[in-house]
Amino acid sequence: MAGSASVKDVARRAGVSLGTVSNVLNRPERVGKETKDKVLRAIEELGFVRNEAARQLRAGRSRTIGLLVLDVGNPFFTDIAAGVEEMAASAGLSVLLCNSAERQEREDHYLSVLEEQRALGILISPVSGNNPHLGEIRARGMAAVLVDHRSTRRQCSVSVDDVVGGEIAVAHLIESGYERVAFVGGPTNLNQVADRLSGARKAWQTAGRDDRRLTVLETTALNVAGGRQTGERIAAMPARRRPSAVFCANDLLALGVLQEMTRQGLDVPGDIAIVGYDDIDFAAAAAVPLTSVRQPRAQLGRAATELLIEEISAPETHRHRQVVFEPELVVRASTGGQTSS
Amino acid sequence: MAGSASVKDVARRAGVSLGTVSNVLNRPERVGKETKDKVLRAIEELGFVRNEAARQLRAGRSRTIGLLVLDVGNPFFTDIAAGVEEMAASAGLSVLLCNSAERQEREDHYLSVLEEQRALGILISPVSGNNPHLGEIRARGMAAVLVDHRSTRRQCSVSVDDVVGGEIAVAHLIESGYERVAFVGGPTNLNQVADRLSGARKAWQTAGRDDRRLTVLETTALNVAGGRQTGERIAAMPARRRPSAVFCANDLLALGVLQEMTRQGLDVPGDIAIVGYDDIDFAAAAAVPLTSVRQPRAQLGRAATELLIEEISAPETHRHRQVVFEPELVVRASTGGQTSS
DNA sequence: GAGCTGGAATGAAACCTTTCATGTGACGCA
DNA sequence: TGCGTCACATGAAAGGTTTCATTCCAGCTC
Repeated sequence: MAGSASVKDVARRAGVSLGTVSNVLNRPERVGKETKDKVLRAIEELGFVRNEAARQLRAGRSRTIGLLVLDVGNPFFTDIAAGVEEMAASAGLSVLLCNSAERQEREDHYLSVLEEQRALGILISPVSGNNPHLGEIRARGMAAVLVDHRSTRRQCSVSVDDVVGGEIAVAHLIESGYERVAFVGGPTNLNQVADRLSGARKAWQTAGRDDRRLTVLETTALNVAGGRQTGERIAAMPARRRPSAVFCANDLLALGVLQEMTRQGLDVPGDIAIVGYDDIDFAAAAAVPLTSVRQPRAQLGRAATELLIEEISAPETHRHRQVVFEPELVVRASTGGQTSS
Repeated sequence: MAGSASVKDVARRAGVSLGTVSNVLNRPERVGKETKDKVLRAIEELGFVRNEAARQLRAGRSRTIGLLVLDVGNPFFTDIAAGVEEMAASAGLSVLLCNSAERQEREDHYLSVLEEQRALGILISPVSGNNPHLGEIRARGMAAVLVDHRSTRRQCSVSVDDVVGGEIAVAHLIESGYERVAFVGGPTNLNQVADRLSGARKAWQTAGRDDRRLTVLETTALNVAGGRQTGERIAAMPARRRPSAVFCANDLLALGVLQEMTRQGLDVPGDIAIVGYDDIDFAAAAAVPLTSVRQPRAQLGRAATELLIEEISAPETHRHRQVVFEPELVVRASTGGQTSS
């Protein structure tokens, strides 16, 4: 009723000691059957609910890890979150999902919250390459793994090789015979964007093409709206200078571009081909299914969680590792491929 | 360094008492400037971080509310979450985002976790209409507000009138001259699905049409895959019996149907018109922009949070309310409307 | 110089759980 | 009968923060 019964109340009601109640809760095998039943009945009657704060205080640490992502609205990250949850649950840990919304101040806020909560560790896809606040927290002994962002030796990270990703995307466009290609993405200070562009350049050069002929259309954000704006710019170009294919830094951008192309009466891939990145479910579900660079999202989440758990359980012997997955090109209709899921 | 400096350590280092350190932290105006500086310096040097568990234990409650949604992968819910976060942040509260993934066992698990954490209150879009576990928790004094699910008098809820939503969707199809209409949605035990269908029926009858002529195509889940399967069924129908328009219970279904239609070479809206529900961003971003029933998602989140905060801060005088928003039809190309955002 | 005032600092108590060294009693065996 | 063993049960201590009644002290007034 009161929502405030404590072990003490339970003990009194059951006519046993405090410690016995605790034993029933945590080591039931050490308690006699009769006593156990009495205690369980008392718990039931009083509506006793364990106070996690007191438990944690006593234990000195929580059973929680934090997952701090750039954008919960992006299916890419919710898919990662699914992998994290799965792995964490099997280790008996809870996940605290936090959204920095790509803002440094929010990232810092949540880092503080997680540290005050005595989270066991933190999985973070950082807003910027080098957050001093994160450095401090790690220096105080907090385990942390970077997600979707490659780190230096001094820290664990799990990422996908974005340079290779950019490379296979543009190589595919070149092989398919597209001559005028544009890269769509930004802001360019994001690692993901920079690497994918540099991979694109690499493929371009490998094909012996003039670097200056790879147009870059910069966006302000990696979302659908940014893609639509870019789509307008493309549509406004004179047809003979318009790229015949674009490679977008993520699927949200690609979907925005696709929408705008269709709206302007341009055919995809007839007038312009599109390659996205991430291969979120909406990419395959688009009316013109998107060719995209698939990242193993759930696996990314699982691997990161595994590393984190390793660092947590054996901080002494733990050696930081940088896991890098290989991306995979999925060809669909938006570059003239067969429709497939 | 140790990540384990306590107020006691800080007090010793600064040469003051425990209580003074606490005052610096919580009521700095009551502390002399000189003392305050000493304490702050000690905090800095030791890397002291407040232990939230101890704080909470002492306070008896946390500064956290739980948000338990059906599917974090659905943008509809992440948009609600954005509204909740905004409102909660302005009240100085943190939000714990939990994903039941439409599974009752996970919902129950998170409810227990939230109660043990002594969350201030819970916002929940429930898996089923009547969860006894939630009832128990509420009986013990936990504040709770249902989200996207209308409740009875005994509880607060924030929802959108799904009957009206279904009505305006189908009325629009009738007015636009579509004769053979199908409803796509399921499982039908979900409130949302049942209400939207009943609204659809209402509009159908109002137009004087035979109730039996409104086909119902049931799905097993409200996602893109379910939509695609339904799309296959539709495409397999003989053209003369095929509906000329479908009303889908949510946008994910609608996007799935749309994709399949295009893949099968059917024109939208020429061969078949589509209306979705929720108006998530991907609806407008689809290659054939979707006509959809817009729900005020962020506002839903804000309103629910407001109600919850009210219930938390004045549990005695609080009277449960059922807030119901009106949905709004957004006409786009998928039913022959002008393309718009 | 005694007494008073108010701002500033103090430290013990309380919050609730878990752990662990200790206590109790029953039972079997010599 | 006495002793050892075993299975349970006990209760005090610890963990870090906040609160609040108390104490302290410098400065002021009469």
